[in-house]
Amino acid sequence: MTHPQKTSVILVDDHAVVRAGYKRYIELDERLSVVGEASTGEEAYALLEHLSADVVVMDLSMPGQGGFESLRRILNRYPQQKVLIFSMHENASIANQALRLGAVGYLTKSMAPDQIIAAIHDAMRGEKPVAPELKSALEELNAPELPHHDLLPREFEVLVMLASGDSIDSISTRLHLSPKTASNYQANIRKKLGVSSALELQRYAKDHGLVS
Amino acid sequence: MTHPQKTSVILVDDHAVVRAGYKRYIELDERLSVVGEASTGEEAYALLEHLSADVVVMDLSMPGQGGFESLRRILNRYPQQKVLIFSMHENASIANQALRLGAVGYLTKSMAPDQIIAAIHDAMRGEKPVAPELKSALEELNAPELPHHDLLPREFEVLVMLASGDSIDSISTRLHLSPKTASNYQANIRKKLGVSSALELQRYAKDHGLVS
DNA sequence: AATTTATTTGGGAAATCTTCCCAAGCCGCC
DNA sequence: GGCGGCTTGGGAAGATTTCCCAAATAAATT
Repeated sequence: MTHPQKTSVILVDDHAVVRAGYKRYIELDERLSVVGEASTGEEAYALLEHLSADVVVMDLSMPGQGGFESLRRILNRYPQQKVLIFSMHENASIANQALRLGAVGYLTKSMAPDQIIAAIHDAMRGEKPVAPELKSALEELNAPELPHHDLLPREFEVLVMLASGDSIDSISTRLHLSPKTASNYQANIRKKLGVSSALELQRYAKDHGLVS
Repeated sequence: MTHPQKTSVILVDDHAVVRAGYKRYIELDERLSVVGEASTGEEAYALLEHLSADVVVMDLSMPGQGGFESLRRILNRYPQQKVLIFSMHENASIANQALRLGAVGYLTKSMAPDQIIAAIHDAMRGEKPVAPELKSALEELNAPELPHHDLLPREFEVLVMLASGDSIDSISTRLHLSPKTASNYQANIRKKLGVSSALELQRYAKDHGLVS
């Protein structure tokens, strides 16, 4: 223990082969040490009860109801935990959701290995590392002048349901509205967003991270 | 060269970290040797001009217009090349497309490492290894009694356009049909497939690999 | 407290789209 | 020639969407 304190890392990824590759890279850095591995979000959650680590590096796309849910649960239980998402999706809206949920950073698998190492150190320093390819898209995504920012609250709610594939009827039922009203919302939403079909509306919602 | 001939492998994956992991696993097997690596489909294609290998193990999701196009081009130029797809998508319709294009097998990144090694040997033996999780879904996908198999040719054509987000009007224009006819096709398609909205129809098409 | 202002809710009426039924034209096949 | 399947679209009924508008409610401001 004459070394300065190492940064401890837990790796979460459902592909054993992939984990092995990461681990090797990470441990090439003397200041880092992988203290645990998990292959699902649930496993990672359980692991954290017995083992603490400075940083959890986690893939998002995993079996068993996904990385988002796991991220949510982990941060709910351990609000201080630094979680770095390390996903293959170079998709700003996915990154946006993860960061809103409280991830300290969002990296992509196409980043160079040494950038990833650097990002772990950045996170320890209190920064919020984000994959450079996504930076500008992320800013754009949070820009206040996007069309859907002037939807009324209720319109927004209906939008999300529409984009998830719900029909006007099921929406009106679930929201205790007349089909007429739901339909009116749809028309207003479409006009505000400038789309003209259900598919375009879904695309809009997906592109802007409103639905997965 | 007193050894029996080794099986040579080229690895194609856009993530350097991931490639490193695979390479290590593969070379744990004495009978295998990784003779080349590429990070994009284009690179792999170029590499094959200078270097031949028994098996190309390739990820599908790569930058620069994707794995499918690369697979197509490689097989067009080298029809005998054994290409094993090694994708993270446990999606039968993607696997189906790849196999139709001529890949000798479809593996997923969630398979155990030794299954992957085994699959490479299987491929050398002339078999067509497929990820076990996908086997049944693949059979289902090619079953002749799927709803969309009794669409008329024209209906099928319209289905694909609808599922890609085209409107009735743009379809009728592009196909030189009356909007009435296009609309009639839509009604027939929906009835035959048992869906009732544009989004359900798109989902059907995606699930069955009719559109990406 | 009184008055705006924004939001939620839905009706009426017209326009548009969808559905269902049906028929004519076309092509290939026995 | 006749039969069967495919393509094409009309007619009419029904459903949905759009557009306009208004009442009820909640929130914000003075």
